Amino acid sequence: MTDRDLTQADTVRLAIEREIFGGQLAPGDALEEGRLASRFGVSRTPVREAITQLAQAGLITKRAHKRAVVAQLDPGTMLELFEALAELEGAAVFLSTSRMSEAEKRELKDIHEASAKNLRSDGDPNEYADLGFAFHQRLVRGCHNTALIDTTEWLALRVLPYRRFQVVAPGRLQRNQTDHDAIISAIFAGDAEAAREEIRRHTLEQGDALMRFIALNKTSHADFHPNGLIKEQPL
Amino acid sequence: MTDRDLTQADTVRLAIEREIFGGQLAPGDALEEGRLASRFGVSRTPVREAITQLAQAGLITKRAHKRAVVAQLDPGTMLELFEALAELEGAAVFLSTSRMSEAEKRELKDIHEASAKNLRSDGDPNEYADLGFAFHQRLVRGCHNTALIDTTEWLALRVLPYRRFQVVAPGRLQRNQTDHDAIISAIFAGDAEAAREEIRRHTLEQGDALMRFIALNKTSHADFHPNGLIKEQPL
DNA sequence: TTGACTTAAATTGCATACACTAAATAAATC
DNA sequence: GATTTATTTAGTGTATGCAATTTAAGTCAA
Repeated sequence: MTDRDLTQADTVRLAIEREIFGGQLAPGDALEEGRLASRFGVSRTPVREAITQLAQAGLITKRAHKRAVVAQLDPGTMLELFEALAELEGAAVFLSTSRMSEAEKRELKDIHEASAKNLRSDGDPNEYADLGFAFHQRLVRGCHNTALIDTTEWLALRVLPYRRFQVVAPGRLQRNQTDHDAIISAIFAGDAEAAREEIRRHTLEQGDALMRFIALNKTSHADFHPNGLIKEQPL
Repeated sequence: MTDRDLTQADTVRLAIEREIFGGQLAPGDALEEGRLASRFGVSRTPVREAITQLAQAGLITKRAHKRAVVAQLDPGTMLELFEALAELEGAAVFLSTSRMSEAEKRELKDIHEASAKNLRSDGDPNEYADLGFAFHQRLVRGCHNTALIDTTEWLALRVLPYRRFQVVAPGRLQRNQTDHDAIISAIFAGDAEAAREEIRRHTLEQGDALMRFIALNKTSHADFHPNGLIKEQPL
């Protein structure tokens, strides 16, 4: 779609995307075309185009004659999303097991070991989260099927705005690491079915934890917002 | 996104969609904003919006300052798409096996039997194709996970423009029916893993057949176009 | 004829203006 | 005072015009 030649609509879209992922725009926040236009120093036309694209991507919801709002996921939808994601990741990893090159497996293991090291030395939780993200990404990309990769990552994107509410309770971190361990083992053993099951359960549990946390700690979204990452909070 | 209140952009988008699925617009065809605008009796603005949405959905490709064209899939991409679709359908059916209600199973069986009847009596191939489509749809929707259903159907949509090149050679039809038979059996036996494998292989083969057919019968897309459904052509 | 180069036409990206919708506020009726 | 009906207002949807860019059509040399 974008081909080196960034149009203004693209620029605006990327900016809004960043603000959503970064938390400056939280789920439920309204996006008003006029304000965004003047904020970015462009007319409403490219802003509208950006919003249309983001709506199509599922990151914001839009109804005729009403303001667009950052997509807000109720617990039920969120659970469904994670279940679907678990299935997709499972499918991808099933293929990855037989398709990853030695170099890719090596890289995966490196990331995993960096995570372990971070965990042992009580390192930066943000770094651990990033490593976890990278782990999942390599795992999925190992299937070498662009359509499947894109679809999976597209789905993962939709829950990304909620990632900042991630619980990083010590117990969960260790559990996370153990899960990754099992996945790695299955892959290196060439057991595709086991690898699928491991990541399926893993992602499902991740979603479950996140959902329970959100459902527990809020009545409305305003409780989180504005800003301030919630971290190291026990479940 | 659209909420009973159809905006002009929506109308145009739906119209273009129909023309793509119907074959009036074939993969590779250029979409020119001005012409479409006057054709639909609106200004370029809603047409642009429609095109943006379709581009995001993957049905058309668009690069800055260049004309939008109906998405054209090379054999490699097409194969990947079908592989991904096979995995998604597999995942959905895996869940459907334990989640479909008795009524849903009954409906599935009804569709299957209608297909068999059509096949035995040498009925309308178009009707058979529609029944096949319905079969897959019910199968996927049985998982009761909106996110997974939407994702799967969204992927299926991308290969739909090529469905008109579907080979309906007698041999394949029978094979198709046998496959569906196996899927039904697995579901009624409650064997989720078997059901997954059956539909996985089934969809994969479908894609393979379609791809080989296209790769065989054409050098460029212009060979098909304009119009005229290709049917009953032996592979 | 073929190829590069130049120019003209077509087409996209964006800004602006206006129309229409829906919600918010004020006025009016009971 | 509560409820309904005007009226205002904020905000989206669409049309149109213009500048930038691409596509095509010519033009000319090899």
